[in-house]
Amino acid sequence: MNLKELSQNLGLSQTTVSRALNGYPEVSEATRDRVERAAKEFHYHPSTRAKGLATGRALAIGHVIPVSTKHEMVNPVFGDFIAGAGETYARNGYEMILSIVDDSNEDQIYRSLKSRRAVDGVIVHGPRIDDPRIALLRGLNLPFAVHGHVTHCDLPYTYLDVNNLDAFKEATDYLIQLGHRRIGLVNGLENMDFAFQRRAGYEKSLRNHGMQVDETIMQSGEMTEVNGYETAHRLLGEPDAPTAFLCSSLISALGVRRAIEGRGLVMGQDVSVITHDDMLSYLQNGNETPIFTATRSSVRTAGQQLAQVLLDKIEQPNKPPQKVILQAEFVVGQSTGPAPRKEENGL
Amino acid sequence: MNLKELSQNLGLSQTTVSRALNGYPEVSEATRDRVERAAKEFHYHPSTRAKGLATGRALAIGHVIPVSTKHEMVNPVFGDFIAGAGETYARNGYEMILSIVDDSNEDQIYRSLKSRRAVDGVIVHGPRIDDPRIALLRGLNLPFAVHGHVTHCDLPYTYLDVNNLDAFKEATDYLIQLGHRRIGLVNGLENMDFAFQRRAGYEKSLRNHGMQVDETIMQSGEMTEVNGYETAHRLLGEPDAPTAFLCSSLISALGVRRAIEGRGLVMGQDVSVITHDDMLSYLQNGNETPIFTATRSSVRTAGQQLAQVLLDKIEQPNKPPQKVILQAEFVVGQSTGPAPRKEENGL
DNA sequence: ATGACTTCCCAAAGCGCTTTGGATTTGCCT
DNA sequence: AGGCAAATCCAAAGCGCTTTGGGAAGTCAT
Repeated sequence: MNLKELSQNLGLSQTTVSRALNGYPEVSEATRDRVERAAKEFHYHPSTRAKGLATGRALAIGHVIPVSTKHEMVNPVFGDFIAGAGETYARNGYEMILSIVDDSNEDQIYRSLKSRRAVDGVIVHGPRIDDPRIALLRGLNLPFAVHGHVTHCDLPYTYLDVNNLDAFKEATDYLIQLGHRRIGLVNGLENMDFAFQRRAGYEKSLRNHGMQVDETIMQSGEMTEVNGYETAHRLLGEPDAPTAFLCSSLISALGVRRAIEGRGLVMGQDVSVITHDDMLSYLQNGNETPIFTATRSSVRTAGQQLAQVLLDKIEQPNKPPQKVILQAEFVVGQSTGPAPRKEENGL
Repeated sequence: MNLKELSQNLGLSQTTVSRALNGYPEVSEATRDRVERAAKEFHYHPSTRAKGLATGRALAIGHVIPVSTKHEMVNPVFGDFIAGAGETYARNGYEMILSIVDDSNEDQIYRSLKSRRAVDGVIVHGPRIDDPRIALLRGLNLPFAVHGHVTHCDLPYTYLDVNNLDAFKEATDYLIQLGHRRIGLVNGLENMDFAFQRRAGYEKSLRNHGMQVDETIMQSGEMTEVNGYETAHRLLGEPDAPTAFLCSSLISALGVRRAIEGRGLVMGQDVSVITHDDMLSYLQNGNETPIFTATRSSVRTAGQQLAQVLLDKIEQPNKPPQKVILQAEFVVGQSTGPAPRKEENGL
């Protein structure tokens, strides 16, 4: 069923039917009613492609997901983010187009999306500290919004980010208040902006308290369980072992916990752990009472919000870029406690 | 830059340019060369929408992701699957369109995708044992392929599935051979087809060995860490506690391990664990030597393959439905060992 | 040279929609 | 009754591409 058939069926012109369905005022309520009824009856939906051609708008947003060729990693955060964004799109009649692309030819994808007029805008995932995509997209004149932000970039652009620096500074402050002096950092890859910022927050807190930054108890890598385990296991075996860990991901925190328990220690007593928690639906941090003390911020909500910000931007291209910064919530769980006095630590 | 401009630029007709770019033989190699060079130079890409309108093909595949309203869960498997499928689409010039939809009005989405001609086909995610979508999609005459399959459905349709029954039967056999007689099952929601099949495999093995199926040591629920923990913790506290667990997900297996260790027991000695492992990129089961003994099958590879199967189906709609069944690999890790003799078990 | 093929290219129609610029009808006032 | 604005509706153009149905050169045997 297409417009032509529908209008013939109704004995009206295509113009009138189109106007009736799109809420234009030049059509009487009676006919509008009649048209809408018929459209529903025949399950009529206008062809996306024809509509797009005619209006010049794609009614679609592109998400370009870089899958690093080296690590073959899909960011676990991605599913929940997409779910959030998808809700916003559905509410606004937009479609979501996903492009999986290895990071080697990212800009090709953006260029192509633009010149094929496949999308009205894009969401940029996983920004790195010196990400070239900001400049690229501004150059292409393709509306975009970034999930996260780019430290080494002074250009104005629309983004939504968690205040990662504050979050990790606060977490470190908390551990220091508990008496911890050796705090290990199990971070993500520090060319990723979020990880860079978290490290900065961690270091800032240390310095504020007049403490040394010790590279030997800081690790930066993929945020896997195994990686969390290995890092913590190794550090806990060393002479001046950390009494606390700060993790960038609940998944690596699970590994850290395993290492702690593997050494016969008790998390929350012998060794404290704080993790960032993206509140992924399938990886909840306990139920009522959190297992891990955490800095938390829902990535799903972030998806909802950022999608909305981008749609606004597309509606009103001339407004200045919107910048949303979310403050992570700090929740105390069972994984933290006062630093053990030296002789108590069995190592 | 559009076709018209490009062709004017070259002093050729749109027809010729179009043909040159689409590899038709009616154009001399010399002009084809000239055209291709110019297209590259001007970053010309044909408009997706116009092309779609003209050809009647969308060059896009829809993925409809149900996010249950009740649980607000996004299947963790989803990211890796999409990454796999995306690779196939990219290679074949297809786009991926994602629709997030709460399961209450799923069929609306499929109808709409069809009548808007937004996609050439769809991938069905998360099939349930009596999933009505097979019948719906066949009725709509929209090509589709299912990730998983639908037990209670005799209609022919295209799908790719892991042989979940065999996998869990084999895993149970293995535990029984090790002397385990009380084997707990920590399963997914059993209205989901994969969980239903795994339970069936588990029960089949028990029955083959003349053992009783005991509902009290079987659990079906969301596959979260917390859920794994609580189930295992509870069961391990009961009189005739299981000496082994079978888990449907690495995530719940992590919870099971926590429960085991929380009771002062050693996984692989006091209590054995086997889990299914989807080989998610961010949740690897150890490195060289697996941590968990597991039935494993890469969901990413599944994505690649199923996407290809669907594209084939679209190319040749009249071929009979293709059915791909993958056999899970059984890998022995450190989480299994001989059943402890009664008096050794500290409970 | 003539005709018959090729080879290479083109004009125009059509895909399904929106939108411009009227045309027609109706209602109301004088 | 005449006139005018408001209320309805419509024909046709246009969005950027593909594809049909030729047409104009070029090639070759006769």
